[in-house]
Amino acid sequence: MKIRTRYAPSPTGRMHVGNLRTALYAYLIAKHEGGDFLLRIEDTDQEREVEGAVDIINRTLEETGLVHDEGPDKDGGVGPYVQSERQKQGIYLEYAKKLVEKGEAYYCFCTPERLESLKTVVNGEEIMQYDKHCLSLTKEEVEENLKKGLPYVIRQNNPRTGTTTFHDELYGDITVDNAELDDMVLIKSDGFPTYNFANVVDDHLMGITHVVRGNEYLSSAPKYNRLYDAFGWEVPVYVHCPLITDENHKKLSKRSGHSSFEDLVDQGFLPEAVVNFVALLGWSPESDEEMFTLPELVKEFDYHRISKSPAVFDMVKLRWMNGEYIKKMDFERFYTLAEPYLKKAIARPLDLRKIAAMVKTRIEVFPDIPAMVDFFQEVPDYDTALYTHKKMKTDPEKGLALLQEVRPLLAAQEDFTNDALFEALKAFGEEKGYKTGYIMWPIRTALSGRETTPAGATEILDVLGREESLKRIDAAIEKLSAEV
RNA sequence: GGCUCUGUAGUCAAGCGGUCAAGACGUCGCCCUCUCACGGCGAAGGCCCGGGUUCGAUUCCCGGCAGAGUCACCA
Repeated sequence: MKIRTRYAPSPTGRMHVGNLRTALYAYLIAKHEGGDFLLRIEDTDQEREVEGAVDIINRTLEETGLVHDEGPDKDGGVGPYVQSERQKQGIYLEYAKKLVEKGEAYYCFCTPERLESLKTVVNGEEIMQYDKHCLSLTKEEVEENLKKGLPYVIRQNNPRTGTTTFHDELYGDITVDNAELDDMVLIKSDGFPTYNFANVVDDHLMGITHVVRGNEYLSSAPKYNRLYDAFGWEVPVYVHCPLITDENHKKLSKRSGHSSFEDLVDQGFLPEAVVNFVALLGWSPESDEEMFTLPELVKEFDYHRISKSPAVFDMVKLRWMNGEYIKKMDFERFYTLAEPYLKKAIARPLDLRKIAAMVKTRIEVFPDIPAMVDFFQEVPDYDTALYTHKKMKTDPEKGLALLQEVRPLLAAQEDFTNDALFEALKAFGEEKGYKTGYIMWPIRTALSGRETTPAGATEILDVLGREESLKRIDAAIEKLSAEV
């Protein structure tokens, strides 16, 4: 049988990385076997719905390469693929009524106030289990309430005794007491289905074979199982993915600042690096390999190798991986992406391509660029202590002398390019008995005012050009003369 | 608090009864080097605890403990 998986987000904002990974795994499970990956929009909560969120979902899926075979924009014959549209067609109510007829669900007219009174607080958390109050209503009473137009919901009727067992591909068989199963709402008073219900109905109607979701649904899975059984439907293969947590081992929340794909893109991460990184959070390949393109993941992915324990989202490693992608990146693409950041720091008419090349192996994320190259624009105010370097055997005094010595040489240098400059300075050093570092350190300091730079002295001379370089050296000589 | 899940270095994570317990990030050291980075080499660091089962447990079982998830007319 052809595998069919789905990604079923609710349009409430940016795409959480946990959801992104779930989508990725669902995609990989399907594609590894040549199956279908569908997109279904679960917009049953009109309150939480955010304008433009569907666009974000589409854009994210496109940027990450998780292209769906069926969805709102690609009819595969089991649509519509948007739950609010399905609701309009009366699909959910129709199925809910079937359950009522079977005694597997019932109408509930309880007021919000009554429901509120059922809540208790444990450890600061409100918990609530419905007491089946409305289950005792007679058919006539229900009819009458309905006729009166009283607001109602339809609840699942779960047994109070016995146990329910369901099977998860990763976690195995899980058995719970039915007494733990709340009579969850299937149809809300506004006529919309809850996630709990719509999910089951749609997964069945759309022929989903493998349900991939986060493991926060693990505890409600038995209730979904009972729904499938009540309908007489085949239960899909469940794959509950382990949670992704923050550094405190808590479920990753919006507050962490990097919880969504778009947050990460805003911070300068590459979509392919994020996908690669997230794939490895909770899954590992057979080999030691860590760098994977999406097609490679499709080839390698075996969902049986998904781990069961939660994984901390490690920004440090993501940064490393992003840096790896940047280093491997084709220069033209790199330059296109780097240019805006270079321009943020540099307004002079310098050769930005040369500067981009300097920075390519040194950044992990594009926003690292400005702080690394801003000295090209202007030498920052610096302490002359920078001229002291033990290994180079130099200090402000020697630096001053060196700069004075080397200044006329640079002024006379015809070929002001990196290689030529290096040769000239090296020759000068050999003549004087200076080591290369002894010469380069003061020059680089004078040029940049920085302890570390993304390039050597001669490369900086090259980019700055003779005029600006001499200006900076003169300024340094002046500064040093005043202080030494 | 009930229920459920999880428990290999700071983090990700191999392992599926016998291993000097892979690998990666990070950390530290060395090399390379006109600084830094890249690259190369190396080091430190781990099987939650207690019982079993077994000739032998990181691995299987039980019990603790710890962490997490969940207990909505949110998904």
